[in-house]
Amino acid sequence: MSAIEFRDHDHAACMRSTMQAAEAQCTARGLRLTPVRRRALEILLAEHRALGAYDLLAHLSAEGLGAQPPVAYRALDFLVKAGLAHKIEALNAYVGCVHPGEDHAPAFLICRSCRSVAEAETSPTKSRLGDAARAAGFRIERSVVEAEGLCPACQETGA
Amino acid sequence: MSAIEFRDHDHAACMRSTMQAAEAQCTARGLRLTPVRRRALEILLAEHRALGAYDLLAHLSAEGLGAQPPVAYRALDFLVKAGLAHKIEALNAYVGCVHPGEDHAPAFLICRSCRSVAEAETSPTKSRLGDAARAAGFRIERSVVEAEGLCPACQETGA
DNA sequence: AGCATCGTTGTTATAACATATCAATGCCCA
DNA sequence: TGGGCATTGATATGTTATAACAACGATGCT
Repeated sequence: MSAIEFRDHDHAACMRSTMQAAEAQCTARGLRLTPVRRRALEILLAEHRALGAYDLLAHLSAEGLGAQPPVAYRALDFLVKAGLAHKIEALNAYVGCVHPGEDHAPAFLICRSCRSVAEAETSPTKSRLGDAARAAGFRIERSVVEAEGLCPACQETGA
Repeated sequence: MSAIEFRDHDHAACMRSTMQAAEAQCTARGLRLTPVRRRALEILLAEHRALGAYDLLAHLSAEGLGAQPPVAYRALDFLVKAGLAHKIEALNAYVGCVHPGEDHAPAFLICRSCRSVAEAETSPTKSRLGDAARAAGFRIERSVVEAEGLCPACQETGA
């Protein structure tokens, strides 16, 4: 791991509070944060960067939590549907959500060198794309906004 | 195929002019639009929707233009690098560019039902994401902006 | 308690997407 | 005319993702 949300922060506290928020979400909505799912989320959050499904699977199986691809994909599906994690389409990889609960149209800044990911907000309807959609009569259901580049740390090290 | 750039238009003329623009681009920049590459672009443009690499390969091999995955991927790499086609990350699929040459930060409206794709323009630096990037000291190199939903035609047919 | 239901997990197999590698060909130009 | 380089052909493999079905387990009902 390297850049963390692109700057240092109290990562342990960050994880704790995010996990608490995630649990609150699940309780409130009647979702079951089972051991595999909980651990998957912890692993994603511990990294603060995009992890492939098979990377996640490696972590899980090292802990005896399942050894086959569906284990990882099912956990990821659950987390993504619950808004506790996001898929980074440009990398075919997954990242834990640092502010679960809030209704989300996330946008991402993705470092191509260390794969760290920072999350921002968008409002697809207010962008030029939203204008184009309205003009065309297109109904937007989901938006993917991802910017790839170099995070501050990787710019310095000349990655 | 169904919705075409989300409305009817003279598709044959559209393809002809786009192919001419593509050729002009290649000539001007010293790129070689070989038979496989040219045909790949024609196939993408003929559809006006996202086509998987293996879908493209099926078309190509039906015409005796190569039977192995690298044939399709190499043609697609060339077209994407030359700005003559784009990859739709959310679908792992490819679409012909309808206005090659212009310097591109494309954004897409993608119908999840018929996979038709309309192309718009963005300016990543002027969006809220651009603001977030500047604030974080992040250097954007490439942006992916894709909106999934239903095109007008598929809304009507209740897809 | 008995038992039906439904979501979750375990497991096997396979589908879909993508690339590494190396040999052969053909184009351009010195 | 032959050296260099981009392109193509072909084999193999790597990576990402899902289908399908059996087994387990919590919940709720009577």
